[in-house]
Amino acid sequence: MSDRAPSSSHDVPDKPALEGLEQKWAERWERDGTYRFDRTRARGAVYAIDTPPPTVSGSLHVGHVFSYTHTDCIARFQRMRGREVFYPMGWDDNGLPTERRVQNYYGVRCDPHLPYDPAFVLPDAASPAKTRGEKAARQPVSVSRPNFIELCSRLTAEDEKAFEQLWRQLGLSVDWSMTYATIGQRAQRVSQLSFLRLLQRGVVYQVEAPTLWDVDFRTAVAQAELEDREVPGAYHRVRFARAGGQEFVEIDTTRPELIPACVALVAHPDDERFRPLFGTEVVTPLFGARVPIRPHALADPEKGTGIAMICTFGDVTDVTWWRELSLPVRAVILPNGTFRPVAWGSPGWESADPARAQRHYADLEHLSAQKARARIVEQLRESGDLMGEPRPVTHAVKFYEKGDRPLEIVTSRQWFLRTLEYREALVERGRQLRWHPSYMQARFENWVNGLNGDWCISRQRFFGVPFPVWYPVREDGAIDYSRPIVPPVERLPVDPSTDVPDGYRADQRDQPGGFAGDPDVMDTWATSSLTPQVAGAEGVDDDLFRRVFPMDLRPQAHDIIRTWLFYTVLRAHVEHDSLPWSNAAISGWVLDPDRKKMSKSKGNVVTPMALLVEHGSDAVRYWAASGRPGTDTAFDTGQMRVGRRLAIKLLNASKFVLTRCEPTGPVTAPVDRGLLTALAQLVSEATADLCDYNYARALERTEAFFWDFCDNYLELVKSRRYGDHGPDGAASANAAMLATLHVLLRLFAPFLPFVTEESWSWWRDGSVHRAPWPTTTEVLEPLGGADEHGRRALAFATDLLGTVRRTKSEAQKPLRTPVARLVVHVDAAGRGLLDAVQADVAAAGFVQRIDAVEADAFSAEVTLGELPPAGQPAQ
RNA sequence: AGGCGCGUAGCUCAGUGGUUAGAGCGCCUGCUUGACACGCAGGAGGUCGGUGGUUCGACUCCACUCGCGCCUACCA
Repeated sequence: MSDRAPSSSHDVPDKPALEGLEQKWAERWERDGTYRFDRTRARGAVYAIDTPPPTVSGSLHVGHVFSYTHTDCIARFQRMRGREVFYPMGWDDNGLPTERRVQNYYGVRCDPHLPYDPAFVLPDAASPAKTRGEKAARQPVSVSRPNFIELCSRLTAEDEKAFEQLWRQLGLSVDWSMTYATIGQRAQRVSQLSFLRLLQRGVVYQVEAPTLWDVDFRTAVAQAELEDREVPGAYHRVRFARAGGQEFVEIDTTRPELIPACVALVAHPDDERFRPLFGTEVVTPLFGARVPIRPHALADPEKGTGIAMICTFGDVTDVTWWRELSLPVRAVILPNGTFRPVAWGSPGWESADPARAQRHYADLEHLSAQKARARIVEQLRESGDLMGEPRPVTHAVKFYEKGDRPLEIVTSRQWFLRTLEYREALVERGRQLRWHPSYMQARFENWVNGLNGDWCISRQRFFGVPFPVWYPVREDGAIDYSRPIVPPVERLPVDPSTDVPDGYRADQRDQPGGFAGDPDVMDTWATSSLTPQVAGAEGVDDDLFRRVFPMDLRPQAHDIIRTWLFYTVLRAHVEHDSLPWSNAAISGWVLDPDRKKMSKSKGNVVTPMALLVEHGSDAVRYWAASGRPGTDTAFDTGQMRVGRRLAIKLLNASKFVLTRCEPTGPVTAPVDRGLLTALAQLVSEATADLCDYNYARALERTEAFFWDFCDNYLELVKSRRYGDHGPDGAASANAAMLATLHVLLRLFAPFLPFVTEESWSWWRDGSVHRAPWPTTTEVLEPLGGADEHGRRALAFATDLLGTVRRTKSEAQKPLRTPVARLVVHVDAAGRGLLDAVQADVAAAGFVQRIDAVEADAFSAEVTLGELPPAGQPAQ
């Protein structure tokens, strides 16, 4: 690109305006490939960003605009600094949110047992249900898993278009030829490849064990997806008869419905009250099962009666007790959350009175936990085993974050990825990572140290990456999970529910002697934790991958440090023995004016597109970029208005600088040299801020400089630059103004990409976004170095002009009011400064005469009015 | 209960071991100055959450404390 020298014939519009700039430049950037990634560049020259793939089944909200703007500011800065920026966009279309949206949108339900129907058409000519009534009235249509997945893909493709349009309007400098989807073929291949590698190394394993389970979604969930919710409950004091029959042990429980699942009582080993009972047995009320009383350090003497009932399984502590005390299993809750049928008296369900146990249990069968609880309380009351009345409490209960009912613990076969054994190594990885802001590292460490199990990566869902595994079916029809059949890597990705393993025929599916596909899909995070590998196309385009991995930046919000960030670090650690990126920039949330997190559920979301249209993209970006890293920021249209004014001001100031900017020449005037000296410092500080990911501070500094430049410097030199004081003074002023504009447009470019590009286009070739980032050398070289005298001169002139303006303002006179006389009290040094600036001050302040008076302290007196005719004293 | 963060002008937020603590918005008062009324100039407004301590000097460092937010833990 040729750096066209500024000339007096610029294409400056008469009335510069913001309207239409977004479309104009978005199209132009696309046409010119301004943000195209040059994949011939070596790793060292590349700056790679692990862009968060937004969930396409949700809608974009202001929070997205906020945080993606931050990343874009960094991307644009790095690009201008000469790094080749790898800035792809991903779409997160994997997982439950998409499933739910597809179910509702098309009125279908996935039935994995149905065969694929290649000729499938939607019942209502593919029209989504229009109204709520229509939706409710229509029975969901059952479709096969492949058909269901096709519908998911169809809907997400539409969503992605809308997202891309918004991002372009916002001005994200993404290379739109490099997008990926978390359910796309590449993501599936990368995920399955990684899975098979880890399976071979034993880092992933399969086990049948008690697992956190959501009874509505009927799937396992991981620790990271839990959240506690305060819900009302009640303590029920229940008595267990000791073996003799006359003495009782009382326990407190909030889940009396699990008494049939009780396998032991437990108390603290040092608790004197219960020590004599350890090793003895009690009988469960209603069901007459004999259970031991055992000691365990986790039992809290302060809670309840100090002795607790262990059930299989009421909570995660039950699992610990059950495991560590080697207790038997008496599971009562089915995957759908209801009580399963049980034959009392059969092995494992022994009872002192099987008929009575059966009678009581029959009432509970097929009930949900909540209903069973009410029923059993009645039974306990009748039997006299309920001591007093239930005492209501509010307590924290674990929920799946997307779920509506408390989690249960259900025994099932699941895939796990080893996590616990890497805990210390992961803490160390967290310390190697550069966090912005730095304190976010504590959250990571906090989470890693609190891990209490391996990562359950299998989900009993449909729309996700399937496990690339089949199992032999034995001659007796049982599935042999111990000998999984895996495909060769060339076949990946595979869907074992439709694909057939090598050496088998399709008709052997689920047949004795045949094979069965693994029915589960991976946790969405199991794919999302590979975004660097997916975006970099590991195993698909390894040349690209080597140029971008490990990446430079992971931008994301703080609420998913424990999931996305943590899992990504884990995967890179186990597979690449490295960090996935060197920096993590953590953005805050957007809060509504009531300081609550903005979210769809609260109904306080503003549509981003409407915002961009109303205020202009640069204005919205200005607001976003003002939010400091990691800090929650209030949604504030006032800030957007400020941003809009800034953008307009930039256009107008550019117009002023570029109109009649001849002649130019050496920068000789002290005020002009002072401006450039201050500008050099701004460049230095803003650059350091941006290098440190402190975009907000860089913007703040640049903005403050710019307003000062407009309000003081430009006013001071206006007259001179038009030639009122001769050609040399004009040349100096014009050269300084042009140099400053040239720098300011580039300093603002990462934040306000549209107006800066517009102004740049009036007098420069190429895109400002590919122009080199300004340097202090570039600014100071024509001066022969920093000019501190000039700097003081500019400050002094600004000060004097301020005094003159204040006097007029206080006198409520127009600023054009002439000043008959300005008396300036200065010391010797001040005298030198005054000489340097007085012509500019006089012109800008309409001062007719300036007199210097020698004094120790500076002061100035302003006399308004016309200078009296010659010959008369001024006073 | 532990961890992290925050508490500065009516609002949104900067700030730093050192002279009278800053910006923008809002408010008030003026002003159509040869880029801009989507503008310009000016003004009022704060004992920097509280208490102690270190220091010649604290909004800044330390301790304690209060309030708010988030993360983690808390189901007997």
